[in-house]
Amino acid sequence: MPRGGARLGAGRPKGQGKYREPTKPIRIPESLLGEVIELISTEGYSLPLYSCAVQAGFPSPADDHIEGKLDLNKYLIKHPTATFFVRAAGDSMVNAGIHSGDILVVDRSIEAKHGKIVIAAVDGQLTVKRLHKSKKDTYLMPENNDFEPIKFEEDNEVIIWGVVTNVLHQV
Amino acid sequence: MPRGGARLGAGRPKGQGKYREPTKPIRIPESLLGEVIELISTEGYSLPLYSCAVQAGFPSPADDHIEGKLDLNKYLIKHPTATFFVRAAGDSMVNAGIHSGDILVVDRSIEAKHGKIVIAAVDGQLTVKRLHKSKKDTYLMPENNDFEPIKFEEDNEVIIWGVVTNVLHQV
DNA sequence: ACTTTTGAATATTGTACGATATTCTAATCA
DNA sequence: TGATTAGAATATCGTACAATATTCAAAAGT
Repeated sequence: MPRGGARLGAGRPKGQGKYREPTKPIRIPESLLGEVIELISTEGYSLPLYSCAVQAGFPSPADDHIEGKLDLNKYLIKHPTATFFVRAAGDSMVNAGIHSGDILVVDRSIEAKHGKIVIAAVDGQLTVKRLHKSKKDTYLMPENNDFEPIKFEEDNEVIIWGVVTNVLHQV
Repeated sequence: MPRGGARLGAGRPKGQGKYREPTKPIRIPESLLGEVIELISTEGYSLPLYSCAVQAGFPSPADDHIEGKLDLNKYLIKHPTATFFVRAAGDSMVNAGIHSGDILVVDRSIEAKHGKIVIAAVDGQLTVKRLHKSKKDTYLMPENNDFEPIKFEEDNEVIIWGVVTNVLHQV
């Protein structure tokens, strides 16, 4: 014996699925499957960015300071194929805000101009220094008085790997 | 007139596709489509991490310092749903390595214990300070002699938003 | 009149499948 | 004999579709 019948408004409502929104099937390389699944299960890594700036009116702690959403990878990595990280060691650059153990974001595609902080391999040893170019010479300058500048010479092999764009410091 | 015929080794070889590896179709929420497409087109954000540590033997600049692969989001964000960012303003924490304009990674799920650097809303104004708890009182301590500690009082409304885990500094 | 039952209606989801792309070799041609 | 070509073989890719999940309200029951 039939129950129900034709009627309006029946059926499963929209937005009741796992993600509360429509989905589209796309193909993912197997090596990235894990990363992608993690990304969608955390609903993306775009997290809110707040500002310390003074607000007019009567601020509520929840909403008034919001500056937008931020994805760390996009913010820190402008050239994914030319970027790598270096873990800093030593205190030669503390005055530039680089402490031992910090992770440095390094971009190979940025030109190593005078004044930039660079990662260089000096005789096979990695080091972080500020590049100082004068008309005559080029130096790798530490930013800590306890350390000595390194001069580019013929006999020491200096290779500049890239320019430091950001420092990630653990508090 | 037929040409070709049964034979071994015919057909398109494996690994000739867009991603040089097998793929699987999975469903992606539409709001994350862009992020996912960007992720797979850049082959992921896991970039190499090198170390400054001294190597034995004769190091080659390319390989010897490698420490592994690093995904910034995974490295910096332990609790995606409890994490947000704050752009620091002012110099009250320079001695803790926090400069004006730095992005702070803040985790709400970490307990704000004595000694931790926290984000607090003091009378509706966001501020970064080190939490100092004694038996009697609780203070928000700046890490710069030019600033004064803030005492937790009845009359000023202090809400601790979360604990700072990392500082992202632009050089 | 209220509760319960049942099938209709529709969104969602994983994956099977057709269409396409690519490469290889035997047959044909010069 | 070497170059060319047509078809065979197989991987790849987007998406259509079957199966599932979920909700709604008319009909039946109490």
